[in-house]
Amino acid sequence: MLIRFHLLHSELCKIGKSLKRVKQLHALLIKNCLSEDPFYATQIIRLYAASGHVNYAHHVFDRIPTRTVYLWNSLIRAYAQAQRFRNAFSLFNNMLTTNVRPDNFTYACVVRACSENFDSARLRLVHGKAVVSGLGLDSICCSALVTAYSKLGLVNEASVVFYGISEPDLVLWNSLISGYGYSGFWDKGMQIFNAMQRAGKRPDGYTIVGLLLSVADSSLLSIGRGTHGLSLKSGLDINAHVVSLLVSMYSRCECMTSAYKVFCSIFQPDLVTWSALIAGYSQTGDYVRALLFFRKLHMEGKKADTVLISSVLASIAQLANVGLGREIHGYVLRHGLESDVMVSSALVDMYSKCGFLHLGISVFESMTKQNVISYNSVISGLGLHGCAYDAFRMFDRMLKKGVVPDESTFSALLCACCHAGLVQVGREIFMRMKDEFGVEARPEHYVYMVKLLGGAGELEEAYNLTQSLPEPVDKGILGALLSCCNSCGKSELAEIVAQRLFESDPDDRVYRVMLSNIYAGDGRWDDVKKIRDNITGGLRKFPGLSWIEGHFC
DNA sequence: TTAGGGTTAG
Repeated sequence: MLIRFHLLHSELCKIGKSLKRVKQLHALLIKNCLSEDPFYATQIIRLYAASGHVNYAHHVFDRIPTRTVYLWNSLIRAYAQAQRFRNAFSLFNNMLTTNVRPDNFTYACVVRACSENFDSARLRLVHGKAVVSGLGLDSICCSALVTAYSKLGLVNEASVVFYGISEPDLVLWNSLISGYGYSGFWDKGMQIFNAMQRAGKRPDGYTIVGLLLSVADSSLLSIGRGTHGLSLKSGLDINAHVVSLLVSMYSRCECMTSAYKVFCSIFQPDLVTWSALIAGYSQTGDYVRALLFFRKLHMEGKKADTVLISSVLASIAQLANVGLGREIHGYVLRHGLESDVMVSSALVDMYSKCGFLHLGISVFESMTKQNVISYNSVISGLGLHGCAYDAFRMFDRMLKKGVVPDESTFSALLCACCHAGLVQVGREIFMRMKDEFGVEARPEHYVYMVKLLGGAGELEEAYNLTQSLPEPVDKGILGALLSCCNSCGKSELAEIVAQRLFESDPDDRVYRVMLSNIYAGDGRWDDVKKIRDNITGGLRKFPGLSWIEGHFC
């Protein structure tokens, strides 16, 4: 038996993710009468799960008469990793009815599944069960809880779990630092980091990543640079996760020179780091360089994945270069990536933004499975092309198919209303968004509503809408209102709105120029001069430049 | 007798 174990164990280690090999090994176990042994069954379940075949894994599980906690955990984890959360939860509930007690790994796995399924109610319930079973202070269970609460935006509850532990280990410290990182509380993350150092714990790659997560924009660049320095000092600057996060952090801070320097500092950047750099160029508006690096990646013989392709397609959409888009579409087809919903939706978006709506719709219709992202892409495309009623028909089709709309769906519909000037339809969908679908209006929804109402001359209603919002009102919403005042020539209201904008951002020049244009329209040249004199720092307008790319048959 | 793995990136 021992010889057989060693033989099989070496097989298990090198088998990889090939279903054929897993099946071969499973057959070997059956032949050796070992397939019902809980240890081997656990291994086979893991291998089937790794090859993406959870159903086979469940089949193995069903045939085992004596189920150990390892066996239960392996199948629960298999379902959770396959994002089949309902199966994972029902298996966990079944486990509770047996005499096998869930251990700290079971709870850690179920807790993570709760957060990935955005289920805070269940998370609290599972947390309660863990406490009752005496695992409320277990470090494995607690680090999973801290992460789960943080990812659900409940960072205060995460900190309560953390402070319940008298001597947190490094993973637990990292979990809370990352928790504050996701939530954007860089100062609290730093406090915890300092406390961790005082407790004698040395940072690792996870710690650095946790700190970098909170660097959201250029206002926190000094924090980002400090953390970068820390990674150099600790020798963690070659950690793959740290490197990619440094690249994306500098990209968020719009410091592409630093991002590129980090990228060049490592010997063989992985695909995520390449993507971070390409997405960085794309997000900072340097679409040409984004595509240049995509080509470079291709020339180095690396294969782009679905995330990278979607990011590149977004760049192409902004450049409105359908020729390049078609090239990438060819790449997608050649590499069998068209079945991915994210890629197909990016193709729909690219074609419609390049002006080829019919090609976007044809990609959409050829998709085997459409989800909320793909519906949003096609609704947005229809709206951008002025086909508002078709956009609403698509929305109805989405509802009939049981796809639940999200914030972006309503942005796309409101945008469609703006393009077509459908004021009443826009009012109705804005109401339905909250009342019928429980989606809270975000600043972009208010921007569309203000544009829609203001564009139709309903400035008073638009103004009242902004007045109904709690302070401080988002700059974009007030800016949209000011822009409407400009087109309607309402200088009195423009002054009120502009005043509110100047109060929140005294240095902003865009809105001052807008107000000066409104005064100019009224012939109030003294006021124009006053504003222009007020704009200091040598504001200079460069001549506009644009081009149109033609495609002729 | 063997064993899982809680925290990280585009």
